[in-house]
Amino acid sequence: MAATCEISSVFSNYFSAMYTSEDPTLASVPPAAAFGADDLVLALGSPQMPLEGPEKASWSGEQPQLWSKAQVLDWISYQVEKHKYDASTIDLSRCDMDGAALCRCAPEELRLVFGPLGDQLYAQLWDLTSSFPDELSWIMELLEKDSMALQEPLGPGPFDQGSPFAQEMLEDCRQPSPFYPGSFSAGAPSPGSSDVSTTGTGASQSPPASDSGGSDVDLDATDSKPFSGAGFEDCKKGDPKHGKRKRGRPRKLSKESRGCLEGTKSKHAPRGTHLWEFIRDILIHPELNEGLMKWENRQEGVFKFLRSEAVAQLWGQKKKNSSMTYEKLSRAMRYYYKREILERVDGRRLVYKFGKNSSGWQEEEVVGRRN
DNA sequence: TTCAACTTTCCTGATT
DNA sequence: CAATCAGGAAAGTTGA
Repeated sequence: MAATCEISSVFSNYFSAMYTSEDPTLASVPPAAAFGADDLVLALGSPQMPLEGPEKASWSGEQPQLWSKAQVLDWISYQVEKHKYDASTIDLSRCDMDGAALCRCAPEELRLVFGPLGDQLYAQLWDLTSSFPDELSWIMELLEKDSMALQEPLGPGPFDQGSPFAQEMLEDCRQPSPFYPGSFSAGAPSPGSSDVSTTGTGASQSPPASDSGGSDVDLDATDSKPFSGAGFEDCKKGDPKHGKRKRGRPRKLSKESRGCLEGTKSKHAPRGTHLWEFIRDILIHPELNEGLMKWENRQEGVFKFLRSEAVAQLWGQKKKNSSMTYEKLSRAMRYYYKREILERVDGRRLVYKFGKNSSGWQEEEVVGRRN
């Protein structure tokens, strides 16, 4: 049963990480344990720069959740070095944690331990975890093993706490569901690619099993705008309100400046995740988005943003774009009107409706795909 | 390298 | 007044 509880807590932590900011108490503070501060000092003394040189850092190429304490240290020291942060201000005793514990930390916790660097760490960590296509798969693997070994229903765990979706979620997990790791939104036929023909060919999108699916699985702590830290803000944009600027989208920051936003990850985030699919996936997985959006009329495909900025942040995370806002997201949404992927819902704020060129959101489709 | 599709960014103005 | 909506314009990203 211990394993069961552990897995339940893994889930719990995963979800608390998703919505951390909402309730910071959900995530546990990493153990302040008897840890040799010297270790960190040592590590800090010789930070590994994974992106440079032939030698890779111990942590690079491995999922953060699986990092050992040493790898966590390596990573922290790398970040400290990278951001020229004064390590002496860090509470070293609280750095004694493995990757799993690190991943469970809420932004505020990281801020508590690492000060302003906490936001950077959180962002980087998110980047790293989301760069692995199957970030839930490790949980699923555990689940699979667990259920095989125990052959008994999961007992009441943290996951049980008032989440009406827990059971459904677990059931889903046991099936080769298209919604879960590896093939998330790919489960849907991606009309954006084949059905949508109003503009152009509509070809070449959403290859099955591509990153596209990541959508919901990528959900993470956002509600409270996890990347709103001042330092991060500085990093992501300059000073936009300095007089008039030329119309249109300005050039992006140089690779160097972007370095502060990105950790190790492949450059080519495969195309495939379209905004509307992302939205749809959130909607059809209430267990993953509780409180972000809701159906106003499921039959008609009418939905509403409850926490517009949070959704925008999620989308931004998905696209590795921390400066995404609801305003920008909504602009993209409005472009869908022309293509009839979405339909206007006049007079209602934050309300949209799926159009005839969208699919995969109808209940029958969803149910069909789950079976 | 080029192109098309799609998204992002910024802007102005209107509406809620 | 702030948030949101609308939509033009132009540039960035990505896969083919």
